Amino acid sequence: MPVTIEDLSRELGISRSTISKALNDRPYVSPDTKARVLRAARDLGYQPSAAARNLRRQRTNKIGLVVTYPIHRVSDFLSELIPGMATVAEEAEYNLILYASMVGRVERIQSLCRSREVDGVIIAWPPRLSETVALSQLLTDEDMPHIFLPRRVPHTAVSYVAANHVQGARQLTQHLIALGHRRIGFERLPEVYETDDDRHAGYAQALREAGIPYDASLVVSADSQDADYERRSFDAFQALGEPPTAILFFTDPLAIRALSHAKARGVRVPQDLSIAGYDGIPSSGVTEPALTTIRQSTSEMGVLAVESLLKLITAGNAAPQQHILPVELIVRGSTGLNVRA
Amino acid sequence: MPVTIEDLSRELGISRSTISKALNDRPYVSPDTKARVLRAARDLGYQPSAAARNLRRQRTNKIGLVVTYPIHRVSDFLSELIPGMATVAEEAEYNLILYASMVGRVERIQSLCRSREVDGVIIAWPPRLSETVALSQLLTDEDMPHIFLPRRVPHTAVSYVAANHVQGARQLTQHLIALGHRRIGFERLPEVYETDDDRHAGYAQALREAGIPYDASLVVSADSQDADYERRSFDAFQALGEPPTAILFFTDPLAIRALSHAKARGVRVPQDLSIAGYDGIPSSGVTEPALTTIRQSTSEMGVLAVESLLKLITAGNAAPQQHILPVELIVRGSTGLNVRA
DNA sequence: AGCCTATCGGAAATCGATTTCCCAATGTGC
DNA sequence: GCACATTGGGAAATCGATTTCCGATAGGCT
Repeated sequence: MPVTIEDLSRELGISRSTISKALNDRPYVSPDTKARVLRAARDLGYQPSAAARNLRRQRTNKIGLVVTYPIHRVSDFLSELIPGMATVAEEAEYNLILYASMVGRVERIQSLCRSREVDGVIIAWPPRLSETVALSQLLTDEDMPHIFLPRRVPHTAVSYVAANHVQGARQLTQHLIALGHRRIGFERLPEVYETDDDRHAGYAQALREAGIPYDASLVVSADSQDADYERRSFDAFQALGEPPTAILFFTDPLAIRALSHAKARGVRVPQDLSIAGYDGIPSSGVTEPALTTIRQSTSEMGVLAVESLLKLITAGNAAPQQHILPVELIVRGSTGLNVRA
Repeated sequence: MPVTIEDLSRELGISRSTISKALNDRPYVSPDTKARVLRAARDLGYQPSAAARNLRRQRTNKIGLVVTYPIHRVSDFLSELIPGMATVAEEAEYNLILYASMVGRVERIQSLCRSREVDGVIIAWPPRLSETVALSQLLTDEDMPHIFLPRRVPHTAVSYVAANHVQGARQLTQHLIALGHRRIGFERLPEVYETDDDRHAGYAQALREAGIPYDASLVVSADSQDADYERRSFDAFQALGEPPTAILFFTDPLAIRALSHAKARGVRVPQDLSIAGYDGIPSSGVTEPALTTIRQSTSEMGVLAVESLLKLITAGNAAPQQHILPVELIVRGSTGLNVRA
């Protein structure tokens, strides 16, 4: 049983209200009294009860990181996301509470709001656009400041932090075009909806700008559930009448698997085939050859999301926070000149 | 302003106490009344206020993950640790609060205890042994259930979950010995104290068991701060009168850097030199050649830590929880027969 | 009939802080 | 010397739940 404000009050012969004022830097306390209170608080090791304070203040100084996607599937990103987020939050005297099992649990999110466990939430890897908009409406109705990450929510006043994937895929495709490639494959991942659309759009845009016709046989859809998918699609690409000289993969892990299939099939990278990934995960830097990829600064997005959320929390009527961060092309050994050109 | 129990009470014409009993499955409420209460609670979307409940119950159903090491230096492990921990915690209706900026902040930990923000803490990557013991004493004095991770605290009743690094390093060294290596280098990392001692002890033990004399010139100390260190130590090894035919690195990132220095120097792995890592990070599987390493199941340790902590929280007088998990040798391409033998 | 016990539900205390309200003392301006 | 504002500090209300205590009713037993 820790020391309470009542203990302090009894000890000092000063009323609770005065003690509270002294500790919270409020006026109408004489410097002398204040000093006595602070001293006694330190000596007795007094620390206000979080629960009592939260109840009275009607806020918790906690923000929720609500992961609405199977968490083990995004764990690669968590390690980049969490350190920055937690650090920034703590500088503002907030802490991060993790809600990891929120897949499809709208009613859990709702009860989270009503129980007021947190002052605001960051919805990480939210579901498809329509559900995201509905979720935002729900949170707004519950008066819960919120921000989506890493997903943009176009044509709304919903707050989000995202990366510019149209730009990223476009840049990556332009890089391949500059290397002389014209037959450029793209393996997309439809299960992530709009992100997939964006990257596909960037790819298509770059082709269009270069006057290269879009060839649907060069675009395939991956399935992260099916471990064997990669091999089949790799072979299918090679079996085309005119196989691609370069392939863009939706994300690094797919590209890394493709690297090993290439090796198994005797296809040399990048001499016979250029391979590019996306996301810039740590592993992408240590493969042989290292992957050309797009690096999105997950850490930066996390920090920005927390900062934006804190604005929404403190300024009740803050403008919606919408940030689309640029991404960065990282050219490494897995892409090279198209020697068949 | 969400619905409170008082609103329910007014709406139903039933006292708050009865409503509380009905909602918390306590006796002395007629089935009929209970049904009415549950129905109204659902209809009105009532959710008890977390703060009020915490205050009254004197517990929060939250556990703290207190990272007492610079968090960005352990982020590789966070991605493995957090998903499992959070999931297990949530199954028991607990949530995880992150405390990321706790390096050397003993007084922060103390105030965390006194404010009763959490029901228990997992101290992750705690400092050296003596400080760990002192910290445990502090937490005990504050009546805060706690468990250390991933660090063993020998000869005490302190709770911890750790991996068996003596066994790991011994196994790894035995593997190299079985491949015919006798000159086996070891690059240690003294800044992690006891973990370093353990791995070094396992290495030395394997040599002793094989009758290979311990050669101090084959053991060097790395410095994770000094980026250039790796290159120098690599060259120093090669400059020895009789250079090692195999090198054990304290952790995978060091080994991965060594791989690239080997390539830069024209040293073939594993033909000219076998290289082994430790920890089994994702990147270790995609290098060329892939790293032979020791995999410790960080995820499993996290889960076990949460489960153990929950035991300590719920059973006030539970026995100390001390778990040392076995580790697993993963043999991959970076180690091979000693052809110079 | 009288007593005892089990059940149901309400009134009030409690958790530990913050905040509001009010009173007394002091200072200020005329 | 008087009205009035300012300051310091205490009493009590408040936040929203849980828990304790107590009274009323009903049923079972001698």
